[in-house]
Amino acid sequence: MDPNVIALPELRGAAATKDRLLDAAEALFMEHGFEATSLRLITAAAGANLAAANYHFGSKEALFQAVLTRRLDPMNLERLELLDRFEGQSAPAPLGCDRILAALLIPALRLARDRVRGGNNFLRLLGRAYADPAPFIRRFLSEQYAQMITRFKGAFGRALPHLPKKELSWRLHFIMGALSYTLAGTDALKIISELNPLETDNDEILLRRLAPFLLAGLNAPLPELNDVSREFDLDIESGD
Amino acid sequence: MDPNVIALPELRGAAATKDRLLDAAEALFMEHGFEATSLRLITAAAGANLAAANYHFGSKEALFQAVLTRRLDPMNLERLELLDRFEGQSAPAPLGCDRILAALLIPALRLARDRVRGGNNFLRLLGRAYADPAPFIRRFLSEQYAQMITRFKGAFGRALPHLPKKELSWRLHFIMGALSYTLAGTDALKIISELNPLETDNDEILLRRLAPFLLAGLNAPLPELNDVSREFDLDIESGD
DNA sequence: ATAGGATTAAAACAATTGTTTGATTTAACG
DNA sequence: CGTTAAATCAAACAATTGTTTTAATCCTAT
Repeated sequence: MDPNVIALPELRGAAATKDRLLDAAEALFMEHGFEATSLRLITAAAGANLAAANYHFGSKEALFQAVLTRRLDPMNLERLELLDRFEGQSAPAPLGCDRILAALLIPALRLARDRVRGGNNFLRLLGRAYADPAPFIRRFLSEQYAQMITRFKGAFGRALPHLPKKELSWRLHFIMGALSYTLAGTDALKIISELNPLETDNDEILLRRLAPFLLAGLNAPLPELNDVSREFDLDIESGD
Repeated sequence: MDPNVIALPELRGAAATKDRLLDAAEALFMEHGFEATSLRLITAAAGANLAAANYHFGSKEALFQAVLTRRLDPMNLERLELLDRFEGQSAPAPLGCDRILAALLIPALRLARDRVRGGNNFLRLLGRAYADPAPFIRRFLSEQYAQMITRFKGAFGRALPHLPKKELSWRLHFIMGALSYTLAGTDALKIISELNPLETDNDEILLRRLAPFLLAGLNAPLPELNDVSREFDLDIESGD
C-alpha cells in the first residue's frame, strides 16, 4: 500500500501467537498467580514455543505487564471519558457522588460483561495483582492508576466539600479495596457461604449491589477521632 | 517440678528456633509473598539450618499455615468472645450493627497495636493471603474463618431483619474486602497519593475511619435490581 | 525466484527450588 | 556416667525455573 508506512511485519501469524500468548498468560496468571505460573505452562497453553515468550515480550515480567496494560489502559481511559461526559452534563453544578461512582464502576462492569475481551478473567487477575507484593507489579499499577485516581479524587472532593482531604483519601482507599476484592472473586468466602450461594449473580447485579454500599460509605458521618469510647469502647482490657 | 506434667522436651533451644522460624517466615512471607520466599531465605534470617524448616513443620506449606494460625486463631476467638459479651450486654434486644462491627474490628485493631505479637506485619500478611490463588491457602482460610463468619452473619441478620439474606452475604463480602485490603496496606495507592500522605495515621485511627464507612454501607438502601437505568444509566453504547 | 528479515524450533544454560539423607551434636533422664 | 531421643548440620537430591543460543523455517518484498 502506502510505501511510507512501513509494512507491519507482525500481522498474519506473528500477531496471532502474540495474542495467543497474552490470552493464555491472562488465564494462567489469574489461576495460579505470577510467581507460580511458569513460562513453559503459558507457552504450552498458547501452542507456542518456549522461546516465543521472551522473543515477543522480552521477559516474564514484561509479559505480565503487557497482559495488564492490554485491558487496563482502555478501561481507565473509558473511566476518564465517562467522568468528563457526566461532568459536562452536570455543569456548572458539581457532579453528584452517585454519578462519579458510576463513572468508576461502569467501565469495569462493561469489561466484566465483555466475553470477547478478557471478561471476568482479567478483572480477577487485576484484583489479585493489587495484592501482589512484587515491587514491579506495585510500581506498574501505581503508575497506571495515578492519573485516574487523582482525577476521581478531585471530582469526589468537589462533590463532598465538607469532607476533609485525608478522610476522602481513606474512603477512596476503602472503595478500591472493596472493588478489587469483589472483582478478584475470592473463592474463600464463597466456599464459606455454600448455603447462600453467591455464584448465581452475574457481574452486573454484583456491581449494582456494590454501588449503593459504597455510596452510603462515602456519605457516612465523620468519625469522631478524639472521643475514644464513643462508637467503640475499648475498655476490654479487663476481660470477664 | 510436678512429676505428673510430662516435661516438654522442646522448651529450651528447640522451641526457640521454632519461634524464630515463625517470626522470620512471617516477615518474609509478608514482604515477598509465599511463592517468592524461599526456605533458604527464611532459615537464614532465623539463624537456623535449612533442614530445620522441614524438620519442625514438615513442609513449606505447613510452615505457612503455622504462621497464619499462630495469630489467626486467637484473633478469631477474641472476635467470637467479644460478640458473645456484647450480645449478653444487649440481651434480650438484638445487638446493633455498630457493636457487631466493633466485635469484628477491635480484635484486629488490638493485634495491629500489639508489637510484641506480630503487630502490623501479620495483618498485612493476612490481607495478602486473602488474595493468594494458591488452593491450599484458600482452603485453609475458608476453614479458619467459616465458623466466625457464620456467627457474625447471624448477628448481622438479626440486626438487619429487613435485609435479604443474599444482600447481607454480599455486604459482608464487601466489608471483608475493604478490611483485608486496608489491613494489607497496599502500597500502590499510598504511592499515588504522595501529596496527601496517608502514613501519618496509626492503625487505631485507621480502623476508626473504616468503621463508620462500613456501618453506613451496611445500612445503605436496597439496590433496585430491576430498574436498570436508575442509579446507573447504561446508555453509553452510543459513545459520542 | 530469491534475498533477507521476522518468526519458530530444539537444546542447553546456569541458577534456584523444596525436600531428604545420614552423620554429628546437643540436651535431658535414669 | 552412660543411654537415648531430639535437634542441628552439611551435603546432595531431583526437579523446575527464566533466559539465551543456534539453527531451521516461514513469509514478504524486490
